[in-house]
Amino acid sequence: MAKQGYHHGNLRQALIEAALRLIEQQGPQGFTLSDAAKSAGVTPAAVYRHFAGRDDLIAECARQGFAIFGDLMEHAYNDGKPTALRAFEATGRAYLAFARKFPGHYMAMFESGISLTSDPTLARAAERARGVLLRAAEELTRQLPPNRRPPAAMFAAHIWALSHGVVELFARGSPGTRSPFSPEDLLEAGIGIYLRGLGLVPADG
Amino acid sequence: MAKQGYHHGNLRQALIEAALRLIEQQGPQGFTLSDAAKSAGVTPAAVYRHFAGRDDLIAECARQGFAIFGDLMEHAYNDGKPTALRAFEATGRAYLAFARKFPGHYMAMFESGISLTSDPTLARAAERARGVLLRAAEELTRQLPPNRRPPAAMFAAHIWALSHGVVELFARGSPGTRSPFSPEDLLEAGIGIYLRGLGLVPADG
DNA sequence: TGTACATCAGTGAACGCGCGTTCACTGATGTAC
DNA sequence: TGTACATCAGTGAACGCGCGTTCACTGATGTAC
Repeated sequence: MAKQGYHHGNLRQALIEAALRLIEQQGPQGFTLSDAAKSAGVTPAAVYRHFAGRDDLIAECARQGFAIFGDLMEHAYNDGKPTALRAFEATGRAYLAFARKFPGHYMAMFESGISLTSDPTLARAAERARGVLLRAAEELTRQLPPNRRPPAAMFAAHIWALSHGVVELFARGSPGTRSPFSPEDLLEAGIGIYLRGLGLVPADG
Repeated sequence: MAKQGYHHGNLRQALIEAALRLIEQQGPQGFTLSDAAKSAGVTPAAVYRHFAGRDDLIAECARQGFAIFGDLMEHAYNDGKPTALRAFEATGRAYLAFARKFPGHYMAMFESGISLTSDPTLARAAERARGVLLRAAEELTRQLPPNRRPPAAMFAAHIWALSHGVVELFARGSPGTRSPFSPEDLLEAGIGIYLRGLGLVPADG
């Protein structure tokens, strides 16, 4: 943003933001380093002052995405307050809100094909985000009697998968169909039914 | 397969199969027309005898995928026999089985970014596959009293999203984590909990 | 405050590459007589 | 059965393009004296 200071001021972040905009518009594979440079008003070669190359630029987008994602999830979870249930539901909503608000980040994280294992900082950022959901699931399953308590990891995986599926199929213009329901309603209802199935929510209409 | 007959015999289908293999290995964006041609033992220019271009080749992969997908789903649904519930569960399993067995098709269908609306035959093929799941959902919700009967379209969307999420996050080597559960177990358990939440399955352990 | 120098962010030209696509062609296959 | 011809699937060379990346450079900024 700040166009002062050195030649450009903050080219590094400007490139990241340009990349995110392009990824959002054209998909992670459609975006090119040259486009990102041009969009930041700079020569392609200038990118190499700040990133090792194209892949590194995408990885940084994903890294920042996971950081924001983790923050949002943690904030929504709010240490399990006011109740474990409410906190959990808020966390689910935060997932979709993130995907909606930061589509470029989301695509860089989940659709760019970058390998989490090859970059430790990226792996750690992803791990933290996953940890929040897992903790929320653990806390919530404590309310169930042990004999009908699902593994928290499975619980969390279900919610993650449902959320991701809703994002991919119904929160984008792309491959699945338009549905008569908003992604938010769809996810909220889906999680509600699922929680009822676990016995975590009363079975009234 | 049949290398007899004309020069090649059945180059069209050979190209499709080469494309599917490449898409499976490198993703829908990573595959190139030239690779597909080479893999089929043919010059890139030969592709244009059978397809309008790269996009048309991908679209045909998706079209065949939707056809197989629809067949599999329909076969699994089996007109709702032996019971609406069993048929529905079989349909859910068929979704994952398809994604497992035909990863190239699956990626061409859901990850290639092709537009369903631009190609009527493609749209029709996709519509049919979706119709099977919707019918299964409708049939099953009839067992519920009207006042606690969710819209079948929403029901179907939930199952589709959960299935798709499981495929994308846990049935591939890629972005999410490895989970201690197999995708099959994950999906089966998830659908089970969901159905219990709807009151379609008894609440015993 | 002013001058000389060091730093280093960004330039501009160039590279090798592989892509999708075109075009005139060739030669194996199928057909008519 | 044999010959002449028509068809058309696949060839091979070429194209224009845009990509990611490199390199020697330049000139604005920061610093020492």
